[in-house]
Amino acid sequence: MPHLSKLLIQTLRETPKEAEVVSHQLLVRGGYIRQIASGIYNLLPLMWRVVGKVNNIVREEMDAVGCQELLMPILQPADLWQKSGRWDVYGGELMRLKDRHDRDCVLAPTHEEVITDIADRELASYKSLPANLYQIQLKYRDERRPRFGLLRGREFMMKDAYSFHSSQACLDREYDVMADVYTRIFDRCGLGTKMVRSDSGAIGGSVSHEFMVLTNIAEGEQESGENVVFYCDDSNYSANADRAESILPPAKTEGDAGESEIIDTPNATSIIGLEKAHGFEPSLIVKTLVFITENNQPIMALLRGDTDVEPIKLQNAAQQTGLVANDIRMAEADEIWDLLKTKKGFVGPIDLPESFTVIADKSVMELKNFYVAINQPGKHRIRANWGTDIPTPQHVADIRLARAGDLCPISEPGSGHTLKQTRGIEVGNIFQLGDKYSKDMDATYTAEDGTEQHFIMGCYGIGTTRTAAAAVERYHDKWGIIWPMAIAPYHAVVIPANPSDDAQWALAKDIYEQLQAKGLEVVLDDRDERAGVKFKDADLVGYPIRIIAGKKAAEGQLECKMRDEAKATDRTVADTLTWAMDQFKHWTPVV
RNA sequence: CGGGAUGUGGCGCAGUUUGGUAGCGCACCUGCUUUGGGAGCAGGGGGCCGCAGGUUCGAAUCCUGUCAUCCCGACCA
Repeated sequence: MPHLSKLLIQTLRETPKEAEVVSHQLLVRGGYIRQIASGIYNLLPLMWRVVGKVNNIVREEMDAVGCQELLMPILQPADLWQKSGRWDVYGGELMRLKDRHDRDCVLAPTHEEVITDIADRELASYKSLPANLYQIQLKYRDERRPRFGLLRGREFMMKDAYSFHSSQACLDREYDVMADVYTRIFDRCGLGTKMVRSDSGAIGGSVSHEFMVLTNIAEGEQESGENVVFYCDDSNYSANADRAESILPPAKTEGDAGESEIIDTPNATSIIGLEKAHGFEPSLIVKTLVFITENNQPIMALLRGDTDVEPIKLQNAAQQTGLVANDIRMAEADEIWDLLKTKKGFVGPIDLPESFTVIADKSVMELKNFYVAINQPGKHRIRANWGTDIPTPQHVADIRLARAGDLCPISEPGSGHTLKQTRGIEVGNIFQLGDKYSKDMDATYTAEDGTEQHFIMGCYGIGTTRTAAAAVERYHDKWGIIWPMAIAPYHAVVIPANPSDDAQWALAKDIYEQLQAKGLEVVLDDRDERAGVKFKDADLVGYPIRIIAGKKAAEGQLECKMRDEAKATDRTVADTLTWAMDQFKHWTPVV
């Protein structure tokens, strides 16, 4: 029945002003989605077809390796979350509500609590292990700032899988299986992904990887990949910026190593300022930043002047020292004054109140005869050294943001392999959770020796709505979307160019019905519109195959073109049939 | 949560400075003409101007409050 005149596809000529990124703009313009509130969208029939295709690919691949699909409730009682402890630690992103009896509930952002509860009840024996259970359904996160359309909504669709094991070795095997499955899933969706090491964040656990769709940014478009990825082509190293390590070139040393002294540096409150006004070499400056934890504990971070702090790394390092630091922020100028009686720009790691935790990046510890501020406005110490002029920091960690051009951390020293930087959209991730949740919630099975053991767990997520949006982000041109065949809402569109031409009509209907009989998902643009309107809509909506019954219709010739091709080719009906089916079966992404 | 901006038919906007009861383009409906890259003409339907107070003879316009949306930052399985 797919006659376009009957389908709910309302394209817009102009972009609603709130749509900022390409995928959001094109999905709204193409009649795929409509916003109903901040971060909440209607998925119109076209979009639901696309998401359904992503979901089906996910389902097929998961089932193929023995995972079992189930469905858990979105609405959950708070007590499960209190039991795991996440009721208190999850923070504002957890969508909380009360029912009519005033009982606390949550709309689930993820399902570790419920699945662990299921495992505890249903997986009683080691004989049931390993098991991998998954579902595909909506998730809720009360993002502080939803944006980028479907890329970061408050409601989104996700495939979440959880595996249960009796040993770490068994989890390791499953983890590798899932990594393969994920690569296959995204390949089938037409999306090349990069698997990168990542920080495991609030979900806990140790080992984790993210799957990134790398985005190429066209001229004048907003950057949409939210994650920065560092990678090395030679060693195959790749990691999210919140995790990436690198080897810095050594600091530039300066000739005369005279006595350390304090000099006047008025108005020089930045690294650049110090370099310009006083000739300080940035890599020899100790950059000092003050952060505050949620419990108002001050942290002082020390970095080389030519590098930047990576907040996630700093947060992890702070937790290592025993601080409660789930939510750190930079200190305001007045807080710095209260703590150190100095101005921003002259903060230094000396004469600190007891409350301070000092964490130095590894690279700063190697500095000799460095420049450093000393909590005296308008002054810096030069040719300073640890231990003699400045107290040696309490804690040393990697808290530095890697830079493109830094040396690869796993390549042979001296190989000269450097890191490159790109942006990516995180469409999936895999975690080794270990026994974090099974211990917190006391979920156990009976082992071979009759003892009660906590499950070893893994979890594996794919944002399926985000994956669909990432595909648009990755494959589009100025006219519209260029869907990968596997997730296109329809494979082909047939357009009679002139609706009042009987020969065109007849030919269009003929090829439309034959393609449909072959199993292709086709729409017939039977609308009483001019040719230009139908062409524009076809480009915008992004059907991979376009077939036009036009001027040569009377001779039985159709114009055939793939969405990403510039020119059409004339074919007979029979040739069009084989051509279209061939394109359908052997489609490969343009990359 | 801090900073900035914007709310006027489905979408994009004008009107607000200087108060007089709402307009344009697209979309939608009808008719005619047109028919290869978002057609033309004619006619038509649709808006408590985000909401609530206030000032005023009179408020889209001025004042106060409030809500919503977006951007930057912070933050983020």
